[in-house]
Amino acid sequence: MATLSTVPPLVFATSTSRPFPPHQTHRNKPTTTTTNSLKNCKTIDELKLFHHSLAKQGLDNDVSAITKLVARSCELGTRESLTFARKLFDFSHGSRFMYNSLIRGYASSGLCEEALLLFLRMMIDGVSPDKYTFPFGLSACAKRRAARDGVQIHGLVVKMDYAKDLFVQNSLVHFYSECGELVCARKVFDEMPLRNVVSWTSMICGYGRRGYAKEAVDLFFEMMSSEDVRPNSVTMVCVISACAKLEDLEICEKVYAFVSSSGVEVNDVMVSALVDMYMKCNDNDTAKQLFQQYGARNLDLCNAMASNYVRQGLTKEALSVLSVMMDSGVKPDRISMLSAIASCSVLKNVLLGKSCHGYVLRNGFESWDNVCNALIDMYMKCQKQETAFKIFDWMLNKTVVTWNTIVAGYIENGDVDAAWETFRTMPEKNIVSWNTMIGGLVQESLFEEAIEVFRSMQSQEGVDAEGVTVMSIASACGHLGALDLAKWIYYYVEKKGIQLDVRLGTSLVDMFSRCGDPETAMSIFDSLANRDVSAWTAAIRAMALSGNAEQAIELFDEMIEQGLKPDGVVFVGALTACSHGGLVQQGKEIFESMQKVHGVCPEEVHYGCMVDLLGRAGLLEEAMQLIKSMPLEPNDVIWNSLLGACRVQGNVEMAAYAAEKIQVLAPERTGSYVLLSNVYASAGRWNDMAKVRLSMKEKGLRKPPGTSLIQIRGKTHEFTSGDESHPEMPKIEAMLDEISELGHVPDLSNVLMDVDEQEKRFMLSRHSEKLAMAFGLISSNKGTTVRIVKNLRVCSDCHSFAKLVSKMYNREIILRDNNRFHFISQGKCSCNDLW
DNA sequence: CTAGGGTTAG
Repeated sequence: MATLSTVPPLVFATSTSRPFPPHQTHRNKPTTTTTNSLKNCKTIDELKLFHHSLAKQGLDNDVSAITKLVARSCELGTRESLTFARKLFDFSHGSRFMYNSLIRGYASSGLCEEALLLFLRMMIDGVSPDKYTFPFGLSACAKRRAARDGVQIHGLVVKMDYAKDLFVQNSLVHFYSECGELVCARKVFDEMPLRNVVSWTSMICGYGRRGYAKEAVDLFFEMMSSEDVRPNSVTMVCVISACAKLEDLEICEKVYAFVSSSGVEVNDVMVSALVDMYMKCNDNDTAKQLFQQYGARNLDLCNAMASNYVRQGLTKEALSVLSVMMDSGVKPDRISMLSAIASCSVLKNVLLGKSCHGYVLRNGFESWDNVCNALIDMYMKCQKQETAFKIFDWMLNKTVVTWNTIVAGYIENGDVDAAWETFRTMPEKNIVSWNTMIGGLVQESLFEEAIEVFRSMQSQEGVDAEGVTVMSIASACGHLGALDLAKWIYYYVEKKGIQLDVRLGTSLVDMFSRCGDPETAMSIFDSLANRDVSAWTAAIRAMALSGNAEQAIELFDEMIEQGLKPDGVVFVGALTACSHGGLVQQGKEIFESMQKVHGVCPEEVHYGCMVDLLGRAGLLEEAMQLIKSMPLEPNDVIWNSLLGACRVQGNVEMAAYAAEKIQVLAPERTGSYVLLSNVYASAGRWNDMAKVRLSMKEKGLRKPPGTSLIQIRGKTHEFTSGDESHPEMPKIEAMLDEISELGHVPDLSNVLMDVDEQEKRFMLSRHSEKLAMAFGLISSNKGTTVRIVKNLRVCSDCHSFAKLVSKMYNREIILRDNNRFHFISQGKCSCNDLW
């Protein structure tokens, strides 16, 4: 190693204890010594000492020396060095070069307002900007997205005749792209007579960063084919990051093949971008290969891997990447900590989370608001709200993300009221705030409220929804079965030009099928490109729910033909279709094929479907055999299927057996008691029925009240069994009386109360679906369809009541219960009276 | 002088 005495100028880079070797105080060679020494100044203290020595030499008024010192201070780019440079600048006669140095320093260290103010002062001072000033100024505007300032500078560029300068043009392209004005950027780009690699890179990057990944990649290939310009590593990084956003492995591989063959130098930044690209395409193997090849000691590369692992939900892998990195002696930075804290949040590992918090504090990362937000998120998700709020209160610059984190945290813990209160009072909202709140309400089954919030988002705040927003709202709408709203949502998506990708499309298919409009559901499904298994499942479910079992099975076969690998969920759809349609043979075949052909292990729910299928077809013994032969322990869902089948088939003994099993496995499940008492009632075994009722009472179980929903002119009306509070009640009662005079014979076995016959008749006539039906008849136009959604299974009396109504009033009635749809018209129901 | 990856909330 060189000693201090042999290489004097190095003294500033390595030590501040002996700032100046004695021979440099000689006045005869000031310029060379200053230039050489300045280049080696790497801290503000060294610069100040340097200035001190200039003063000693009487050189502190030397314009050339001070200019160079200012330039070097600006290059360092720290707040302190910039302040120091500014002081020197203010004391001296600012040359154009000095202005440029400072504007550049401000811009590159993020003090963009300062940069622009100085730009302005420069002109006021009568120093005209030159071809160097414009790129610096535009760069500041780009960073701050200061569109207005940038446009003014553009005007100045034209006026002062700098518009032909290549560097200025490149800066304009960059500025316009960063501000999202891609049309303007492209205009400048297109009008350039000569373009260099930076011009192309700026344009490509502009497209990529503003969400036009496809255009970015296309432009790259255009550059390759049409121009005499070769890409460099910066160009490649831009293209690679655009590919990452495309999530299209084929294009990624094409680009990677290019990288390997082009001879472009592969640097650290590029490897990070490549790893990120492969992981965004979920090709972790290739990413790991690159990781091995280029070294795990690269902090940025590890950060890219960790953050992607977190995104994929592989939190353990994320933590392991970081710990391997630490083992090799690389210290995690604040970006590493974001992944580490997020992992703790997902894993609900508050212990590790706390130690991350400690590391954050020891390294001063707590001044970064995104680190604090991650910590708040972690503590909220780990149910340490007090700690979360301590950080929240301590934070000086809370952003909208901070507030959103709190709202999401409350929702995660099921505290909708607190979430709402925070949401209502937070100082600023963005689309994520709305999505969080709406999604939370849907998650808590507060569908009406979710739709209400969605409405006020548009009407009062004028905020446009995103695909994610619509997916939540579609789910709420599907639960409510509100077809008019569903149609409006679909219209909204088209009108606002919201991209109808597979995920959104699937949720719309589901929505329409749950609203009893299978035709629209299928037309949306047909229009979808790149259908995945979930999309097919939604379509199959739509057909199954509406009683089109054959079509559902056709869809299932078509999906297999197209080479998609079925999962457990799609088998539920297919088997449900068979069950509802009475397709016993197909159902058996599909069930058999699950394991043998497709390698999908049947779960409880699939056995439940089979029990249901066999039971409905009257094959109760076979269903029982299947249960006994199960490799899994039969759960309450399976016994409930059997119980349901027993009710339909009137098998009292087996029903009692199944109900007994359920009461052991899931004592809180009220439905089984109700079903069993139904079975007894139908068989006329009133004593047994009374026993069931009594045991329910003893256990403090109550049948949840039947509730039916109906939408009339956009408003949801809710009817609860026996509830007479609806304002139109007199008219509804008159309607009910009118119908009963048409010859409806009540089936009193549906009343599970121990009351006299007259009382039973009355209670039966006040079932929620009857109230809703009567209300539907009186408040909608003749001939229109009446759509009702019920929370429980429809009772047999209401079912025959609906059939009568459909015939006598010439109305289609679409009744959705908690199990399936009943499309009722002209006295017939799509369920063939089996449900 | 101009262009670049990994960054918290749903």
